[in-house]
Amino acid sequence: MSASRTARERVRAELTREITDIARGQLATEGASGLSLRAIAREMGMVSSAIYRYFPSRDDLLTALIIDGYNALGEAVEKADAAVAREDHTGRWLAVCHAVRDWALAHPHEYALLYGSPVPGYKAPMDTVAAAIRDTVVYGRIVSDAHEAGVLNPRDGFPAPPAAFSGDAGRVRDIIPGVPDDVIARALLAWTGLFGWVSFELFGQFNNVILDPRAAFEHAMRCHAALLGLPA
Amino acid sequence: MSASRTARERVRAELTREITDIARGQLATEGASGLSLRAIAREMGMVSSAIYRYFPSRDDLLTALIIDGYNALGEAVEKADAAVAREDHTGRWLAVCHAVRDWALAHPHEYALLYGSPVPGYKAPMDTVAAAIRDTVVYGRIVSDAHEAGVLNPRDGFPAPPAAFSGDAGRVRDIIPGVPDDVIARALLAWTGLFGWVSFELFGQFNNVILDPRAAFEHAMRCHAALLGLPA
DNA sequence: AAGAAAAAGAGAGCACTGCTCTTGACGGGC
DNA sequence: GCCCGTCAAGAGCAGTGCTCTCTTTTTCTT
Repeated sequence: MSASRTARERVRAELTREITDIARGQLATEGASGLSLRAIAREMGMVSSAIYRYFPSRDDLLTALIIDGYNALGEAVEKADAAVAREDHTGRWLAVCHAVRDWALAHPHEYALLYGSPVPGYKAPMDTVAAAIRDTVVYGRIVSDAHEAGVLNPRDGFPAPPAAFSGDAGRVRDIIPGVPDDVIARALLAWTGLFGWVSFELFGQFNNVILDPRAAFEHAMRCHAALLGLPA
Repeated sequence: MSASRTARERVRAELTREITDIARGQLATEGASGLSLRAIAREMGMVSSAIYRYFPSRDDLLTALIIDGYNALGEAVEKADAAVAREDHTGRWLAVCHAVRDWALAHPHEYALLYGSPVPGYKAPMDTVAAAIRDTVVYGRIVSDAHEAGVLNPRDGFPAPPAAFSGDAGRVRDIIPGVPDDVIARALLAWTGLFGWVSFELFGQFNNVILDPRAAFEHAMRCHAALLGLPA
């Protein structure tokens, strides 16, 4: 029974995959708003309504693309982190930074889908969150490792986090375990700083100003590492 | 002659304004992709083709909205800065931070238009840049003032900017005049950190994690101030 | 004041879009 | 061998940006 059933299921999986592949291609050339189910169907030699057998709506296709995107970025970050010696926390941080930036530059529209403006009317379903934090989990492990190894400079001269922050810090600690509140706060700073920089570069805020973005980025991330307390 | 000329021109200006107002309303409720010239025309009791007498294309309307947005944000930032004593550089920085965040929270779709994903196929014309840097100019003045007043902590422990950065630093110095390269670098860090944070908060990256965003933001911006070298 | 010129509105139409509904064909489980 | 679920196809709805032509209104010039 399963042999014949899988025959059907296999072609279904195949077509589903082909749809997302073509959609990703459209995303790369036209952007999220240029995603057209009819155009996908045309390219597949299918009639437009047939697509709805595989994705009930445009938003569901979008969800699939978003999850794929988070996973692709997460995997890139995981690989970059794994390629550096585990005790070289600063090197791991920098590797992660470059992995994020390189992936974003290689897939600008996908990055925009993940970290840019939310698509209006689109509500991200819960399925996305697991994929969404893959990169953050890697980052959290680096910070935790560094703290555990005792190499995190206490960085005095910075204000102590207010009492109102402790609740939020606790929730962040699920991802960056075992570190005190002030490290949580600085870790958030570096993480938002990384994506803020990449977004500025990718979304054109640096146009005609930063002409050697890689060098500026590298230095900026080294500064963030220092702020975090990582050794130079 | 000008009296009669202005009669026509006045109604034209009036209608142009009405179009952008309705468009801004659409932007707030539907987002950028929900902008519909036909819906605007309908709301004005006009025929859709008539809109094209005022804006040759959807992109031109978008440009107008973008410029308006930059100006609105710039004005909010200017006001916030002006409300603080000129020598209180840290206070001015925090006021600017909150002005950006408050404006973004009040006009999320407009913020997304300015600092989120670029609209695919849309090429920002040169007219936008003057408006786009209004907020940055205010920020640059704060940093310059603080440096000139000699209150900027040198913040050693941070890596020195590489030689490759000097060219870019020079271009940034047009906006933050009179400060050395390392201050330029840290100023960029704080600025991108501010917008990175606001974008994370607004675009949902903090969902279910940061529940008291204002407190966390305030502390984060104080840390950025410290990184920059501003006195506590 | 009269006529030429410029500007604006109206409406039809083109080529698209997402999405729904119905119809007809195919193929595996009873 | 029937029967029902799965699927493709096609027509159709309501909407989009934009272009074209035609008519009306306003402004400028003589």
